[in-house]
Amino acid sequence: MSKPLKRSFFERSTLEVAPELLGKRIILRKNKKKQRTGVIVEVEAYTSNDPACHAARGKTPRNKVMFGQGGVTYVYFIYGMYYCLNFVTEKKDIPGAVLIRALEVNEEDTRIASGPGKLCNYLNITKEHNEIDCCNIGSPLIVTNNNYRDNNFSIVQTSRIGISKAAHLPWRWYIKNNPGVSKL
DNA sequence: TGCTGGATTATC
DNA sequence: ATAATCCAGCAA
Repeated sequence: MSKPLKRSFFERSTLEVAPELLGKRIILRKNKKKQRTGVIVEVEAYTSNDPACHAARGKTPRNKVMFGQGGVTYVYFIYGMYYCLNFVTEKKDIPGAVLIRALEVNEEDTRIASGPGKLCNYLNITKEHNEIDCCNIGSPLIVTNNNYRDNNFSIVQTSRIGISKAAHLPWRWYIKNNPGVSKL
């Protein structure tokens, strides 16, 4: 049984946490026996005072989880057909989150989780998975350390995808040359 | 109550 | 380049 990352990992600056999530493993438990996993290979950071962040204009029913403690999921529905998975960062009352954009998975189709909507489909993540505390042992959704490529990989930092506000900020990170990354 | 745009994706 | 598809947030 793998140990979940501690709350102290998540309750730091969003811009520190985001690249450190690369190479970590997401484990989604369906029941006692079945689970699905993938290694995070692409992330984006969304912070307070960031015009592209859902929390930029204050607390609302949808984004309130971002104002809570770190290590909790923020899952939202977008474009009428996709879900996106985030992990809340920063301490309580400071909004922030990291969008998980792509996973490397052990499947024949290496690009089956190569995008924020695609990885939620792959893991069967829906609105039911919003506001899950990932720091508890026994949580249905956790993030763990692993020895992904002995943690020797190059990280590319660039601008975020699919946003119209603050599009110039270089708050997207991905693992160089990884086939699961959503876009170059 | 009505309107607009969206942290996407597959397909044309 | 665009359709698919629905809902959060805001205006009135």
